[in-house]
Amino acid sequence: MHEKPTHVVLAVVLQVRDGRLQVLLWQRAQAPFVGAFALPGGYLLSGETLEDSIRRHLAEKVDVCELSHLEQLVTTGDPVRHPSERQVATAYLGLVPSDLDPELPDDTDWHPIDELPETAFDHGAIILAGRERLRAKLSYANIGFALAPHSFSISQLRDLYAAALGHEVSATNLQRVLLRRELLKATGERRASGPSGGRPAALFRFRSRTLEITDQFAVLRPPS
Amino acid sequence: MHEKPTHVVLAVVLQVRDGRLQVLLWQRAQAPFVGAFALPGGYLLSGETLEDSIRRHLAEKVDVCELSHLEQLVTTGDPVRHPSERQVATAYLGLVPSDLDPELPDDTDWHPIDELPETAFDHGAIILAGRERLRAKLSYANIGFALAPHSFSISQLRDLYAAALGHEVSATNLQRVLLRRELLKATGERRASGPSGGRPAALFRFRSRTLEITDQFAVLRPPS
DNA sequence: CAGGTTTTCAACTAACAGGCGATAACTTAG
DNA sequence: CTAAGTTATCGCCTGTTAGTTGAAAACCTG
Repeated sequence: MHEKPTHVVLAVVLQVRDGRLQVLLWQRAQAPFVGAFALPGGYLLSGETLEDSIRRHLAEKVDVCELSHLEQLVTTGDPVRHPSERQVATAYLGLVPSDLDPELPDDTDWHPIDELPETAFDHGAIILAGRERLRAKLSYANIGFALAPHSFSISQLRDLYAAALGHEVSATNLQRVLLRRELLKATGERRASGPSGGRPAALFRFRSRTLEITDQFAVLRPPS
Repeated sequence: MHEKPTHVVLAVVLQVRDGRLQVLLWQRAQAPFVGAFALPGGYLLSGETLEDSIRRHLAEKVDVCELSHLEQLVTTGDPVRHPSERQVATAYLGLVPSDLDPELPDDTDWHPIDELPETAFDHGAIILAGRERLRAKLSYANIGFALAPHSFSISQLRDLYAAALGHEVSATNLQRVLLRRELLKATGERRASGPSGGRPAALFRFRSRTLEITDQFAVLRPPS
């Protein structure tokens, strides 16, 4: 006969802060994994869908309205992932625009994703899966909108991409390619120039702020 | 207090048969959904991972060695997806090369994905999600290897892509693009020409038969 | 061997990526 | 007010890639 595992939902919430990609973690105070850092989440309740559940749990940590994107990431059910009970976990990937600074509870904070502290359960692997998903989608979808403020200059956007991808990005090419693909739209406004001077940057926004696949293998497109 | 849902694993097994993309379904003989068609799968047992579990269940339907690819697709936990019990389901996407013809149990058979019979639970939506995942990955990954025989002619491959994508594909471009990306390799052999004559086709194979992301947004590649 | 069928390739056009340098538009210091 | 510094933007050039077309190659059958 089959067993009934407990089911938990988790979220890898990512934001570019201070020029680095960071993930939201809270520090455990109870066994197992006392002192280790864990992803926000919790038990699935009766009557709620998986997405409802992760939104409810996240609401205890951050304002859910600040999430610009939320998608299912991976489900892990390895019998040894939890030391005492059989547990299946469904992880989501959440993204927060870089201009927001949510209020956080005392036990919760942002951590640069390339300097993770000790993590609980299999959360370390889940975080890395989230980063890989984000990097891949930056390449073939318009998911940049979820990292960026509503309106931004090209160099701001270049810095966001560089932080998420982990390497330098050319602003010239980024602008040309995103404009040609019609993902970006000039707002007509200009940003006030910074303290160190320089030409004021034109401001852009993403034409759509919902996920769209943009980079399709031309050979495989339907004939026009 | 949280409940403990039962957990089932499912598989959307796809194959191009007779020039059409088809999915493996079995016909239910018991309530609920008597007579409706369902995805293969079953309960998660203690001590097994999700992937172990779906492989075990699939083994009752097809020879698991014939699966060229298996990846996690989606987890659904909508409280109304099952009429009597609270159930969370993790679906996998499995692919079978088009030259295999697995032995099937009596209640199990292939169904063209664009002429689905009445399906049980939320399996219809899961099947469509599987098709979308396949179509997307044909565009940015080398997943064609999982649909194709070990060795094949370009026009065979074109027909496979056309069936999976649902529209015509140019053989000339397909060959050039896949060769330039070094996904394909000529074997040097040639196929015997068919009954209606014609030039014998050169045979190719995929250089790698494990999943690789191939179509990366050039701006976002690490600088060389 | 003529005519039909299928595959393959060469050539051409158009679009795209990437790099570089010039110019524009602001700042602050003197 | 002007010069020097800073940042953003644009135009041009080069090499690469996608897509189309048409011709040639390599087989079959009658």
